[in-house]
Amino acid sequence: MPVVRVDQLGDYVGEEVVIQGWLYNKRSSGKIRFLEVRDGTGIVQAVLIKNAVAPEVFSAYDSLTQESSVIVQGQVRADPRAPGGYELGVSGIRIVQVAEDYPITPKEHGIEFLMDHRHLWLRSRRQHAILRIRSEVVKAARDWLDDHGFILIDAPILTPTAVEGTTTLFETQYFDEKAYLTQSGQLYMEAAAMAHGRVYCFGPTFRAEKSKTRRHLTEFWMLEPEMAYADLEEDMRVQEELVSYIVQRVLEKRRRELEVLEREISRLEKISPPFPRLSYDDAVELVNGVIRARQAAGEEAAEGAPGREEREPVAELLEWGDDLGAPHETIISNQYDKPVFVHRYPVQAKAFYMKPDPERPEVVLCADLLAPEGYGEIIGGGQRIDDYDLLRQRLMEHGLPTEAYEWYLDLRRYGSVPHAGFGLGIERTVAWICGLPHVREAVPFPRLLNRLRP
RNA sequence: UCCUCGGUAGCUCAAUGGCAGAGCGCCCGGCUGUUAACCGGGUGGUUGCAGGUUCGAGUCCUGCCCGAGGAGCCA
Repeated sequence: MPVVRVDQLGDYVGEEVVIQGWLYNKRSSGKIRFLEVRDGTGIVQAVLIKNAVAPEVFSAYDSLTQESSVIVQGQVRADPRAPGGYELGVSGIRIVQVAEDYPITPKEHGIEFLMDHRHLWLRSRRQHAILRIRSEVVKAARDWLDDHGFILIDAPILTPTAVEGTTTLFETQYFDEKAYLTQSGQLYMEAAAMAHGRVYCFGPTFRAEKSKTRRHLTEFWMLEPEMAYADLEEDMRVQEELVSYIVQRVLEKRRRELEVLEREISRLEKISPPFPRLSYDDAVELVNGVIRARQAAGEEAAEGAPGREEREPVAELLEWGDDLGAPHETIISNQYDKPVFVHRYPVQAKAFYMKPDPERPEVVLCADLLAPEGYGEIIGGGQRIDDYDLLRQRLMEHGLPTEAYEWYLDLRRYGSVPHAGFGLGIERTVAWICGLPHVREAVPFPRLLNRLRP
């Protein structure tokens, strides 16, 4: 008798099969009883009819509790009344283990409770769908890069210094000296790109920032490609091709999961190259225009309608040189139905390694990619400084210890070339594609301010 | 670190300063096509912690703890 996975039941209509799984839920109407059995690939309804099964099989229903592990044998049949279209006419049940009172009942729960039970929450329909999409996002990204001449190079996680020197790092003891959990593999990828041309790393990164928003984790996964002999234009072209491919692959392979999440699929279908490009200068003008218009409208509306809706966060007017805040990014991304590049930020708003635009030294050749629907920055990237003297000067301007960066400066001593790269945040990308309210659901076991367990 | 909101049964929530309640879960019973099934009965409380005001505090005041949303910073 074949052991079959729920997602393949359609191939076994009329046959007697075995499903190995867990009881998701059960319902009864007296002499007919229903078991919802999940096996990791899907959920199937198993039907017990009193006059059609052995008494001990029929009564097994009574001892089965939610999430008990169970092996069910029965005949597969198509039935429009069954969720998923197929059901199992049960002939035998083997209870593997009777679960104790399962904490997550088929009702609503608060986020703290669910996060405390994350190890069990993973079994629920929504969380199951999200992590399958995450798996596809990672696989699609790696497939695209592998097919376009990129080599996977793993970056270290324990590092002696900050990469960017700005954000707070997690400190740890490394024998006799202090070490830090990496915040980016980029510097190492620059070294690897000089060896292999096009490379990428994929792994966890750590930020000890006390950020408490729907877009932040203290441990998150980042995909960081780096390309020798590439400029900002090439960098953006690769980004839009890669992101579009990821979205299209999810639409192709994980449509069912998107439906479980009730994601608006038409919004994702629009994601294809090219993405709009907005200079920082134009972005500031656009944002300030929207804010001024809103202020004007707000003053009028305030008189008659005290309870007017505020969907977008409150944003302050920008002055040239300010970095874009989250509310500004939301204003920008809401103007487009595709991700949008904002490029050429002021030098002072960006990291030390960003290459100045030769035509306008007050801006750097960088670009952030903002996801639609207010999901914020999913990519940050740009062209790196390839001139030795300028890089050394920038390190000093930023107060960074040049000794620690000698190896990085070596890359500009020995065969320096124009090069560019970017970092793609996996959780933000998954949250956007899935339409999640918070990135904490886009990773199996989130690490947040105030959450280290489970 | 700052701003806003919250903490009552295992869970989600209700309760003018005046007898702490409902739904779900769980237990018992009923139902031959259920879809978070439904119906009847039962079970379930240190109202986050410590003080204070009051005849009387879940409710008002002070401090603390915890959580959520947002800001800054970033992917």
